[in-house]
Amino acid sequence: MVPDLLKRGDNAVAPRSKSDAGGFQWAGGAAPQSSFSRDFLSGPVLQVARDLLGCRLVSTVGGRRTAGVIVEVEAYEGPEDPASHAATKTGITPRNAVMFGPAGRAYVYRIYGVHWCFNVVSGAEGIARAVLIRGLSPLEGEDVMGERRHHRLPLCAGPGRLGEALGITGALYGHRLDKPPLQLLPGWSVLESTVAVSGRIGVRAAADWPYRFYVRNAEGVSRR
DNA sequence: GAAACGATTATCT
DNA sequence: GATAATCGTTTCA
Repeated sequence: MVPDLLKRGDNAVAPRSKSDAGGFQWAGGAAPQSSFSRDFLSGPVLQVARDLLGCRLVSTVGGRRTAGVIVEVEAYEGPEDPASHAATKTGITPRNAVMFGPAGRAYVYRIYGVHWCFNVVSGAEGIARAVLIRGLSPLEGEDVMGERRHHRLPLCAGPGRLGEALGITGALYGHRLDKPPLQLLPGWSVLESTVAVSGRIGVRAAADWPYRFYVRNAEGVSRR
């Protein structure tokens, strides 16, 4: 349940800019909320993942503003999920520790020694759950994103690209997502009919679990 | 202390 | 479609 979001029209594609509503409207016609209620991110991770679709992610890393609408996510459970970084024999490790903490923090990790991937920690304290943010539809700062991406496209489709475009690094490990330089904010609600589900990408274990959610036909989705 | 490998991407054929 | 890049984390000896 996305808090206090308004219904949008039939258009499943996120707007190109704040001013271009294109079938979307802000809740109540007023300014968007400044933060989420705590309950939102503490629920079942599959529900949280699905409801993160349409939310905004705003980065002001390095004093440069970039933002986008979340259009692709993957849910990861704790020890019972063999694909999760929390599914280790040793339990809590320095890398996955933040996943066991309170919801609403950033779990950032390096993949293949090259890319930074960003997750929103979900679940109650002591229970490791997280949602990998895999795709954004850019809203603001496309010029900055392009610069960081060395003018390669797409800007934000795929977790590594997204991280690079928003300037996300390990420095944001454990960061609270209710304040700069990286904020998770309400956005648009996404109709159920426009949400697609699939197995998670790039995982070997539990590859068939239907834990990936994305907005059909939206810019910023890494794979159909 | 060593070794394997990964929630990926870009570039090549 | 195949593979290199590139390194921190985890696991095992």
